[in-house]
Amino acid sequence: MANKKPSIGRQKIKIEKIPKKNHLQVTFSKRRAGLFKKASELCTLCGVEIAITVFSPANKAFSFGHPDVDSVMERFLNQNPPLNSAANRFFEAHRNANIHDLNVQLTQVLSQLEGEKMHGEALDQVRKASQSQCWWESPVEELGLQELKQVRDALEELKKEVMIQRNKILVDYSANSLPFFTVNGIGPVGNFEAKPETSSPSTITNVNNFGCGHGNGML
Amino acid sequence: MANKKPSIGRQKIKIEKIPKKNHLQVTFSKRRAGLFKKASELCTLCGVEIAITVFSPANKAFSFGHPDVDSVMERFLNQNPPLNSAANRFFEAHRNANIHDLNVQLTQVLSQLEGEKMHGEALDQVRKASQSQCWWESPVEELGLQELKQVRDALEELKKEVMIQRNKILVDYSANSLPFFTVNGIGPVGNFEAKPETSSPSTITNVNNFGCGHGNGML
DNA sequence: ACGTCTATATATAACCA
DNA sequence: TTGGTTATATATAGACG
Repeated sequence: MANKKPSIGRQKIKIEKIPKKNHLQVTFSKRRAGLFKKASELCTLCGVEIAITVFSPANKAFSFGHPDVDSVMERFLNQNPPLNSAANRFFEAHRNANIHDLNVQLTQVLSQLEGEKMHGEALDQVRKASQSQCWWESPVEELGLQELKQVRDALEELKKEVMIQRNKILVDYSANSLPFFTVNGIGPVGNFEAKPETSSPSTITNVNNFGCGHGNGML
Repeated sequence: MANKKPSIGRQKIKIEKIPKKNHLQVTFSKRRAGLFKKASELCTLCGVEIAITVFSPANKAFSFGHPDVDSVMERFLNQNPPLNSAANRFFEAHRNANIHDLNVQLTQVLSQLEGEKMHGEALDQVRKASQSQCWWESPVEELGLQELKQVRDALEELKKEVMIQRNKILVDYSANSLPFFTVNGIGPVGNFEAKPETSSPSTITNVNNFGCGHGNGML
């Protein structure tokens, strides 16, 4: 009569890649949630900082972080330089440079040149170059002031970020000796995020476009 | 006789900061191990990439990553611009710029200006500025070509890194469709690391030096 | 600090709505 | 894809060496 088997319950599984795709997806979601919960508990119980990043089977990025992913990652990366990160090398190369002043100088140089050397033809070339999506593909002779101004603007941005970064580091150090955070005790601690990865062909296109379609760098 | 109670077994605990320090340390170690194990299983079961970073109560960094922490973090940071990361903003701002060509152009501009506008006084100022450790602190009028050349060199470096990065991403994509890893079935998948945090005064000194000793940026 | 033990709290595999 | 149920596999709190 009561031989109904409403559930066989949890079964032991071997830790190896799950073959069935939909099954895998379910397992991923549940275990990801479990992992983040564990991380959250670890944060609360021990008052530590943590960051987790996972790329789903569909290449979607999920992350958990306390206080937030970025700050923990930055902290980690700063003390653990990957040695082949553009950011770090650039950062290093510029630790002795005051970007803003360089920008000022560059602007001066440019305006001087603009007044002294800009005939009519150069201007046309600049305009033409600007219209092209891959204007930097044009011969060097056609490059102009616009591009240099882009560099200047970017440097200006970088300068600001450098200052923010510096201040952050200082704050970090002074905070290290203080109690970390006030946990409210109810609900999980930390931030969850999920960002779609543009895994459509467009990303590959973007990636390719980044280098302007050239197969290999000049390294 | 056998009324011995060898263990009270696992007790329910409230998820809130553990007050007793030594107890907290034990819990941290155990739960960290558990977390990394879960992460490892998730990797194997679902064939996904993952990175975890934890700063212990003693500010020691522990991490787990598959295939490795850095590659996963870079992948995450590239698609998830922190919005306040110097590297990413700069990266973004320049996705349309060919650094090398800009450098060439900058060099041309500089040499032109050098020939046309460089009187004797300017050169002296440049030399004086170069000798100063904090040359960028001097008035703008004293800044010169040296500094701009530093920028150019740094940009050249960045360019190289950009190419490396680009190639890496491409490799990543082509690898995505292949079986991720060959699990030997014995032992967890992934890399564990623990790095000491340089909390000595020398680091603080470095940090302070970064901004050339000035208390606050001009942001 | 780490390994072991035991009893119990949790996580979760399979199924279903 | 998400959420609930059930039976079981695991994780782990507390105590000890």
